Amino acid sequence: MSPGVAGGTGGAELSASGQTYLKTVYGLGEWDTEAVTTGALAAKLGVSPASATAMVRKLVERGLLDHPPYGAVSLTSTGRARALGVVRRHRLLETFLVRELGYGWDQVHEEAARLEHTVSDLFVERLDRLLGHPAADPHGDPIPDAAGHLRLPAAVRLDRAPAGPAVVVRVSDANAETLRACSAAGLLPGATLDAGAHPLTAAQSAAVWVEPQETLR
Amino acid sequence: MSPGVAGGTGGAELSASGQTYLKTVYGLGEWDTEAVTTGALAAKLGVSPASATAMVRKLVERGLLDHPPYGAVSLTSTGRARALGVVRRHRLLETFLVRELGYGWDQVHEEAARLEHTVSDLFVERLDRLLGHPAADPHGDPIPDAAGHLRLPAAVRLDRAPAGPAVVVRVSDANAETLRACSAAGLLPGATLDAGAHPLTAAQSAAVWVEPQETLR
DNA sequence: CAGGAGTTTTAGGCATGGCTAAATATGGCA
DNA sequence: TGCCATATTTAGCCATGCCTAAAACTCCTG
Ligand SMILES: [Mn+2]
Ligand SMILES: [Mn+2]
Ligand SMILES: [Mn+2]
Ligand SMILES: [Mn+2]
Repeated sequence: MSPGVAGGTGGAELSASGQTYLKTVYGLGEWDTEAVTTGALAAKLGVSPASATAMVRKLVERGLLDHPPYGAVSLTSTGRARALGVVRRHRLLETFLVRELGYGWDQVHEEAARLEHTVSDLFVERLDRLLGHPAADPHGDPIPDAAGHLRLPAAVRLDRAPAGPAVVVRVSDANAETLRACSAAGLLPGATLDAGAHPLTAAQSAAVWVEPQETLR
Repeated sequence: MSPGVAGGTGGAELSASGQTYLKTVYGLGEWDTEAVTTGALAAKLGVSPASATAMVRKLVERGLLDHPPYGAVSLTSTGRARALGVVRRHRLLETFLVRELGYGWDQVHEEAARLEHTVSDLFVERLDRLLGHPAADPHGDPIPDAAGHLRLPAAVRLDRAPAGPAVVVRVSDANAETLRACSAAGLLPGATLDAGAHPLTAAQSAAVWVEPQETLR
């Protein structure tokens, strides 16, 4: 019996685990800029450092990652394309779950993380059409188009933002508790923060990305 | 990293393969009544007889199947409940793919067979609501309710049906080619066959189940 | 009612993707 | 500049779910 993984676009079959590693390498560098090490991957994925090293080696052999020994992991251009395909699936699925199935934005991440490896290309393109080609997911993360293009808003983390008015651009969906705190505080993408005041903890405010607004003069 | 399988209702986790075996044991006995042997399972699933024997043994140990040595495989009551849960997921997913995503009825089976192991209980119940609690999938197969109840229409295979008018009740979705031949011939569930005439091959007509109509006198 | 064809189970492997424990490399600090 | 804490890789295992080949069983046929 074949494993329950849909092929995705281009290249040879890639396991669900392989897809998750690529997506995670991309995700760790999307908003923040810190070196992606095998240790960081292991921590994010909840596997041992040894397991991350082993999988990274396989993905290097397949030409999807670069990895100087003891150095930082990075995507090759084909690896980046594959990663963006997984990201596209993930974010379209999250959008579907919220808009069509009535999920809360704090309920979608895990479901999408499973489905992203299972739906076919046809499914994804039909979903995209049904949803009207959305530009961002419920958390404000941009959805790559079918060709893998996306533009990332210039934004700063709320805990490092200058005082003054700002617009919420994105909230990380990594922690459901944080998402609930944000919606309770009205901090949804598009919301305006008047003076930078909010009731979030320091850790929670590190999950919120805002675009500071020039003050009118 | 955990395997991409959603738990489903009740009992300990069951792998996607395990779920497929249970579903297949159920399916082989749903419309036809032939003994389900490890060999029949192997043939249906495209695995070796040895593999089927091994998996059946595991499912017997978990209390989901009965299997006298060299005898027929059958579902225990808890095995049947688990199987019906998988069948419910499969058929609701097929209905969704046709009704909401515009798939053809010959395109849905494989996609649903992957997704049925990945969607959560919440997803399934939301889908059921979205679709208005459908009673049958696009092929006429009944959809068990959340409690695992379903009623099977009394029907006979078209190649064994008496001459005379009949209503198409169900077409097996096992073969996409057959489904295309049936829709080309207008043999969709609910269609009326006037005198039993149709352009199907013998093998194809064995996939169609009809309810003979009493003639008016 | 014995033989044998066909079916089923057992035995022994393999690939994948995890794990722990041990070895090795790095890089900051004394 | 050398040492050591920390990070990373290597080595050796394990579980799952497949495989092929061989052994064992069933049951039809002559
Ligand atoms: Mn997400
Ligand atoms: Mn998201
Ligand atoms: Mn089907
Ligand atoms: Mn069906």
